[in-house]
Amino acid sequence: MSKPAKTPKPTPARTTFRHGDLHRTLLAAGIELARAGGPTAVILREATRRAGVAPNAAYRHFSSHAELLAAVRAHALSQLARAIEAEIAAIPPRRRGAALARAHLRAVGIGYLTFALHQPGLFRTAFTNTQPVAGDSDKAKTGASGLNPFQLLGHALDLMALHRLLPPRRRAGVEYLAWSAVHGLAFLIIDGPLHHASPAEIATLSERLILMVEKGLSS
Amino acid sequence: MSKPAKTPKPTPARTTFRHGDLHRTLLAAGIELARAGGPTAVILREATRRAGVAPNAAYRHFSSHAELLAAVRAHALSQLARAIEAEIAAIPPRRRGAALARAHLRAVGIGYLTFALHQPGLFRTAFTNTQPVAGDSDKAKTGASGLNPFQLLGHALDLMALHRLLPPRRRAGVEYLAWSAVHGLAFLIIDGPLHHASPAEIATLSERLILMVEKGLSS
DNA sequence: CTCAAATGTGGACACCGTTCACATGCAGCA
DNA sequence: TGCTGCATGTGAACGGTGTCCACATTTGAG
Repeated sequence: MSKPAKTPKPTPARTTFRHGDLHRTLLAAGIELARAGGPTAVILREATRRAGVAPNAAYRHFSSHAELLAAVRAHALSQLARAIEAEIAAIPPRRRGAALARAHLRAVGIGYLTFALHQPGLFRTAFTNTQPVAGDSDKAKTGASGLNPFQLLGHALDLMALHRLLPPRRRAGVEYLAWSAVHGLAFLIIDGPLHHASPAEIATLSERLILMVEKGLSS
Repeated sequence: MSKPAKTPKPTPARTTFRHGDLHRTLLAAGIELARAGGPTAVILREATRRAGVAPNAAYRHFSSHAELLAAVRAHALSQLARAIEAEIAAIPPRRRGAALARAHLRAVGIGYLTFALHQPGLFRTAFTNTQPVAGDSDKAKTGASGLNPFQLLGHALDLMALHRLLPPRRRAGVEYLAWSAVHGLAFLIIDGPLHHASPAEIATLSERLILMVEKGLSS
């Protein structure tokens, strides 16, 4: 009702020839597609359709379908980072020292798994096979803190090493071990045998997994 | 040179109207495509092309592209099971008791990771999002032992519990924790930041990961 | 030998990503 | 103010994909 219903098409259709902000609109449509159906559901033509524009118009803003998907993926990674940050922010403020370090690591894992559970489409899109994330400083992939999910994990592990909860000698490469465990469980929950597990079962397994990592790293 | 070159087409082209064993031929072509390019490379039309047959012929043997892909996936899982079995078979025969149990668990993990590293296309195809594998007794997905990869892991964990290397009280659900860790690392190696890591680095991380799981589970 | 079922073919459809030539509106400069 | 160049959107088309339909051929059972 906000715009004059000049044409009764699905998208009200702009009255101007120019769209105004097609780049953002296409990205938003792509994100919505990814949210609903994962990376393979990000269809360029469907995005243009939702934007009320001809298919080719997309090529003025993204050089290819892959580039649109990459932009959607960056957004998904950013959302994941924010989910982790939210969990970190929820740590009881009285925690200090080693207890804080452990709570931090747990928050990263729980935030990661929670996001995977509640936004499976975006999560799968975030890890659709493309370029590495680790040393990537692309701002579009970070949360409010300016860190991407991998860097948030690294920070949590730094805290662990600082409080001798993991041997500083073996600090190197540990993010890969911790990430493996958490990412693997996320996969099992989304696409694997845990797909039909209850939220309670998933929560229990998540906690057990994080304890396994904690204990397994403290050698 | 083996067949009379009646038509100089890429595939020598059969002389009979009937193909003989198109089902197997299409499956083999699909497997080859998956090996080379992962699940998205399994193109139905390309498989028929390689079989020297019209696209529609495939529909006499597979009801859809998804069904062909599922058959390829089953084969990939079977190959994975065999890779694990090979690693188990290579355990020094003098190992007994707890040492055998630990070697068994390690063999499952190493077999899994080795397969992922050497057959990334098939590995990704094996875990392209579809139905669960855990309680699946489909023979096409098993190795020579008749067990699928998940069941092989379960067996290794049974041995661990038997020798008190993991508390029998907490045996339930432990396959998910162990699998998470190993599968997650496989992902990082294939599609993630470890994609360009050297074989030596990967081997080191693999061993460290398995030690983490072993220690983390022994609580 | 007949005939129905199994198997492969040809043609078509809708959908996808992508490209080319063209139309249009805006912005900056005269 | 008016003109002009450029960015932006359009239309038609191409090759590729999965899939369906009607048809042709071969095979095997009675």
